[in-house]
Amino acid sequence: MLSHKTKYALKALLFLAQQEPGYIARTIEIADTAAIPKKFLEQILLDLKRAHFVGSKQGKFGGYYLIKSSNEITLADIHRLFDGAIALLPCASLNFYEPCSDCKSESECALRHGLIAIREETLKAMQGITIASLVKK
Amino acid sequence: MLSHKTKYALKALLFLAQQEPGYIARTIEIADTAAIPKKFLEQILLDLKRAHFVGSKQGKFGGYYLIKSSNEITLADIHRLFDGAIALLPCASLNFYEPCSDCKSESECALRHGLIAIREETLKAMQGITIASLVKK
DNA sequence: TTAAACTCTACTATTTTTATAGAATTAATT
DNA sequence: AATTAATTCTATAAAAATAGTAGAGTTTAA
Repeated sequence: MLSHKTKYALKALLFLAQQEPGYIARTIEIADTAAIPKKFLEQILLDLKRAHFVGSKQGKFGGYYLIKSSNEITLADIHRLFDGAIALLPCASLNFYEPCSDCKSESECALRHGLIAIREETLKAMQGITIASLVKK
Repeated sequence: MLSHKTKYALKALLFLAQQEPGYIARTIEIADTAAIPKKFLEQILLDLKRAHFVGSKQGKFGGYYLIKSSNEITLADIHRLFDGAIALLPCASLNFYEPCSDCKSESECALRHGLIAIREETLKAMQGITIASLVKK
């Protein structure tokens, strides 16, 4: 399941993608429209900024705007940023790989191969969902 | 990501699937082999029993054994039992459906349709992974 | 009767998630 | 220069979920 953080991030990006090009949206505006606690959203937007999905303008009349094309931002990207690995176990992950601590002797984790197959399918599906594709619906 | 509980359940089922037909495995035996805390495993086996994946024999020389064929126990089944929904949000779930509290007015959750597509793909993949298929590796 | 196992409920500790608070900084306007 | 309105940053707190433990009770075989 997605955390609230990831869900909020997607909703915020969705909001930004629906604005006129050049429009700068204030946090409070996004928060109200998308029903996200404002202070929580501040952190999320900051994270999205540090990950170069959005840009910001400080000071009066400041706010946030997309800096990546909405069809280049995938569900997989946002999931990884806030919820981490797509894979079901660290030993099956591409970006968050860690060996299993409890699966040493049994000729590699018995689950690993199956979980890698799942990750491949899920990742493919999640890379197919973009902010742009969600706006179209 | 899978919880430890789900991972342990899969490892326990894997162990049971690898025993001779009719063999009754003690909890401590499974715990030691699969590196699972014994008291934690007790709860898990009890849950697996209540969900009719395994059977048990009480008393001395008692233990657990599979009552479902290992190719009829899928990753999706075990995930749902311990970690709940396969879908990324409750509003996109088949078995754990709940409407989004924060997506009332905006003509249904903007995320929903995309997340249903993900769930369909992931579920298909997870139903393809069975305890039997994991044993074969 | 004893030993060895599962059964059951309650509890605790830890970690993660979900926020909230408030001061600092930046920039536009008056 | 002062004011206003916004982002930025760090710390903290509250709540929920996860992971694990304890111990008494029940069942069965020998």
